[in-house]
Amino acid sequence: MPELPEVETMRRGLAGIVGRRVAALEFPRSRVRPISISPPPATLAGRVAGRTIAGAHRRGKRVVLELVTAGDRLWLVVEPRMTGLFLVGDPPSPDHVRMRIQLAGRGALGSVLFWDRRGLGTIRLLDDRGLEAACGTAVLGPDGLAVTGAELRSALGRSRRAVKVALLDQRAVAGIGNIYAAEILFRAGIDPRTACRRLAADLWERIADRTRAVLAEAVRLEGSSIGDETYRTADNRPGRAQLRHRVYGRENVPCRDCGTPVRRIVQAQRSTFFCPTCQVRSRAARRRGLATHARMP
DNA sequence: CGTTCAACCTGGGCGC
DNA sequence: TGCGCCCAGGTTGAAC
Repeated sequence: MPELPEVETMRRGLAGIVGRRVAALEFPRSRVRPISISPPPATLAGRVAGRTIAGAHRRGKRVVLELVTAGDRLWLVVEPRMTGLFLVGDPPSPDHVRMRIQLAGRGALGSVLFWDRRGLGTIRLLDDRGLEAACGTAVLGPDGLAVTGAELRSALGRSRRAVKVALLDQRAVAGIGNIYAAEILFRAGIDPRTACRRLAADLWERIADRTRAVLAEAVRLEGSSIGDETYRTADNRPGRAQLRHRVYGRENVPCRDCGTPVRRIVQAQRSTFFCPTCQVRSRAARRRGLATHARMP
């Protein structure tokens, strides 16, 4: 589920807890298998209780809570992976509540939950060095909301990988996932199977531009809620970015721009959706496609 | 360097 | 109803 726009929406949904003190961290047990928590729950809870939440940050697709106490700072790094999310109210199912942050004192919020149905998410408590190792520039590239064409070209321009697969590489650019990779390439008019090294140099600027635009729009619309609508905002509303999807999840549906049925293929064991007419590889056809999209972005 | 596959999990949807 | 299969927003490590 959560790609950059969904995680950014989670982060914003946690703005209200910044400045509050943690009374207790709880890791409820249930019938489902526990998620990965490091250090072990009891130890983690002991280290965090009493600290103040000094910030709610995002690094790529991770939520990072800054936890301070006199002379000391720790980072709670939460990776929602496929179905994790933060909630300020009741969870869809109590069995999948993975962590409860009990807040001290009086305020609008008494607690915040991390909920994760599939349980692929992870929670880590790290010091400054650990944060650098887990979220530093060796692991995560420039943020998708700010990435430039030069950065993309430098990271991927010589790669033989298909451009769609490469855009999912978090070291190249942080935050793009399967939904938005498809949407970005549709808006750029580029065939997802194109090898990076075959892309004309100036197309990286175009991809970067569409990356920033698609992700920013999705943040504005509070992320994509699709399928079983697992994803919700922290106050339990669905996102609206799915209403703008041009290709993702639309196999055989006529392309909104040209009417050609959207195709689904598999790349690196993941579905890729694209319009075989609007997104093209050949130089001449690409010119045509770009001209089309230049008129209707 | 790059690709492929399996694994980590739960649950919804579909065909029979 | 039930069973079996396929699918899902992510990431990692092993094998080739």
